[in-house]
Amino acid sequence: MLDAKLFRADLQSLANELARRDYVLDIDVVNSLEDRRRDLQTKTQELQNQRNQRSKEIGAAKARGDDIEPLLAEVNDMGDELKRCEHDLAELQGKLQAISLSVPNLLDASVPNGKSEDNNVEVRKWGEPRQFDFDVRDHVDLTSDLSRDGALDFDSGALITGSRFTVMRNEIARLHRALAQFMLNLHTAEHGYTELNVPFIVNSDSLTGTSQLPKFAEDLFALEGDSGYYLIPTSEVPLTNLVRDKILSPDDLPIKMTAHTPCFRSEAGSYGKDTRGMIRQHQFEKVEMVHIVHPEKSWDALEELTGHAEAVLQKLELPYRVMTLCSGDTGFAASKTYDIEVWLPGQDAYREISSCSNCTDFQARRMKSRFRNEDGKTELVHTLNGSGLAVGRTLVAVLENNQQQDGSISIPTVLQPLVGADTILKPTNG
RNA sequence: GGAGAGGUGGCAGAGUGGUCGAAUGCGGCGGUCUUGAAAACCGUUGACGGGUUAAACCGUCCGGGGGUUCGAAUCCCUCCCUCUCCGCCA
Repeated sequence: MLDAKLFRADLQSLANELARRDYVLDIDVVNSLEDRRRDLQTKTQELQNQRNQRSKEIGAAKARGDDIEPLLAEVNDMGDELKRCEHDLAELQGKLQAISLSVPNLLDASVPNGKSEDNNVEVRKWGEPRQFDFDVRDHVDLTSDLSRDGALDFDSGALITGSRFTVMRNEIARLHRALAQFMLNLHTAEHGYTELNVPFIVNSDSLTGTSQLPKFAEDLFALEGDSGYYLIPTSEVPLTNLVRDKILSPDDLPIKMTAHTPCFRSEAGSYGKDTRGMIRQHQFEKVEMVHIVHPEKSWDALEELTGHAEAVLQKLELPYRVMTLCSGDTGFAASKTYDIEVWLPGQDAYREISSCSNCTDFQARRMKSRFRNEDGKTELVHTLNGSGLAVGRTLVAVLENNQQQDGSISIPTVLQPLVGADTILKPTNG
């Protein structure tokens, strides 16, 4: 949510700014609603003031023991108009609120203009894609042989649930678990994060706070019944909302949290996309990093956060590149986003494995997350989030990058203690 | 699932229809004292919106929503949450 003052001042430049995202702000509608709101609010407050005055007079008269009947008669018919004004005002404010909840965050000046991911800009590259002297297989071909020791079992996922669900067995399941462990250990031991274990089900206030609602409800899995609960699409939601409706002390900042959770996404509108393998699933696991910071520190924090995600890939010896998302590809709440794309030999391409965003005060304003600043005034914090990393996609990357000619997978050194082996998926016979 | 008790400012905790946005304590901030600090004492200290150069000033907010009333923290309805006891249970 943007500062309401922006909707009252220079609407045209706000509209121009939002146009970078192809978001069309209807200036006339906002203007007319704002005008009516201002008039009605003034009038309502005047009437409220009158009512308060009269009520106090009656109270005082009664305390003195005077006859209050004449005063009561005088004040009798005031209520209707006030009620009407209050009702109309609430309705107007509801409309303005709905608009402001649907407006995306302002982009940082450093974000390049562009329509789609094709216009994202490479910031840096790390590692060299490995040259293979045999035919490269993708993670599906590498793991779908059920006769072998470990497997990615897509058929069973479809059997027990449906499409875009996967069952992992044996060594693959263990490698997956090892990856999540490794990431958590790294972030807590070396990057200064507090580890949290949070609910995987959240209420709509939390989803509104981080801005998945009201606009992106169709991306979520909602629970049946009248609880109003949803499965989390990312642990960004529970982690960030820990500071909802809070006034923090400056000493509390920065807050750096990490958690390993499943993520549930309906993937509405992605029917033909990434249907092969476990790149795009309805359920996947992710180690998330969230920063709650002083507003002046958030841009430094974005670099730091991105570096923490990169550190995971470097220790796993996986080649990647860092991209600045262009204006058209940057998410709703973000002012600026770095995507980290890992090299996938099976796709002969870099694919997103982490997304690190500075949401500035956008989520904080929705959540009313503030701190008491140097002057003793309340001020909105800035929030950041990033994947550190998507575990399933990291699994894919390890499998594809570390494959051997015989179909086995060599395990990165840092994972070997957790996996308990230096090679998995060894052929059982010749 | 059943019974009961509660939800009030950063925290604790009074307040049961009329200057109550709310006593008091803690914490925070400023000061006195002190070489400095602590203690003690004095003062100050809610959030949000409108308004102003700044103030004054006005409005809203006592878990959420609705109602009664000239007037609601206080009464009524409803939902949510917390605690205690019982039952069930990983």
